[in-house]
Amino acid sequence: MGRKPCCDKVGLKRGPWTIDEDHKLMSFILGNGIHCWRTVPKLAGLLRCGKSCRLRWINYLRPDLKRGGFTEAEEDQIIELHAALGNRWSKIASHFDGRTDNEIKNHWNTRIKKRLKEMGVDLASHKSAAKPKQTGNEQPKDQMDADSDSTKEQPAQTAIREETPKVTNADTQHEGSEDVVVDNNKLSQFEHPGNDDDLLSDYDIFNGSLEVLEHWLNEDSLELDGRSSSTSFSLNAPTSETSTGLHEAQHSDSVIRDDNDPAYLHQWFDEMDSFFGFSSSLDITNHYE
DNA sequence: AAATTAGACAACCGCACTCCA
DNA sequence: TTGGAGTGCGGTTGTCTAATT
Repeated sequence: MGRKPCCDKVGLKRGPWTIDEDHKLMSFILGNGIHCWRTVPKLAGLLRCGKSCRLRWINYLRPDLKRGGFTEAEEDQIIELHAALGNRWSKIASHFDGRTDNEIKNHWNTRIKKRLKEMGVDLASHKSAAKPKQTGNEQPKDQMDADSDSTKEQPAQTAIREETPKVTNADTQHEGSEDVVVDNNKLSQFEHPGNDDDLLSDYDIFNGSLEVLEHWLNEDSLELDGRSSSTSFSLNAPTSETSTGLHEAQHSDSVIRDDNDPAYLHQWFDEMDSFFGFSSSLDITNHYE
């Protein structure tokens, strides 16, 4: 007998989220926290399944998300992590601030993969193909054009590690069709990052952001200059060890971060601002057309 | 200007895993 | 120990937009 479906799909809405749905979900989570995703849509008044709500929150609404294109450094890090971890996107994402596994996976599939292929890098081994292609400077124009939207023009060598013998990790190999080869040396390095200083506290960031978010949820009109993070809002933290994205964030080793870090809050607020089009014109973006 | 194509990204699906009664 | 519930995760599909013809 099969598993019971996660939700009764009859009468549930699918497809792109509307701004109204986003508001409902955000308001609910801010007011109640997350205890059980299955109950969230019902309590929040959404005609979505819990899974869909979870995905929307994790991939799009979470205040600590970093929106925008990947930087050169991030791309390099993705390539390196992928060489070590394979298609374990959530593991890879855990090494980035404000990036989701979905985002990284999409970026890999649409940009990086293509770029590596163009550069003659074998995706299975992350090694350069037999005959070395042109260096970055000798890159044909059409290829350069193809890369022009990503800010980098870098030889594949940055991403390629030739030195260590690759060990095929059976655990990973079955994943996907790329027959990913895992370097176990790197695997341990990345699964147990040594330098905790590189990790930010997502939870701290989140708390800081929530204060601001609560502020604008409570105000009909936004007043950017008057925002302060002194309100005493706190998210009801999940009480069990069930790992929501939020809860997981608490586990990450972290540097002490100032909850009132104005730079971060400004940045996030601006992003939310432009995302929803609140501050200026209530001009809803094409996300919601 | 309209039609077609390609790229990017959001969202869904279904299996795997963990927790708990 | 077992089975159900809830959630995580990776692969895939759908949709939208920009570029091209």
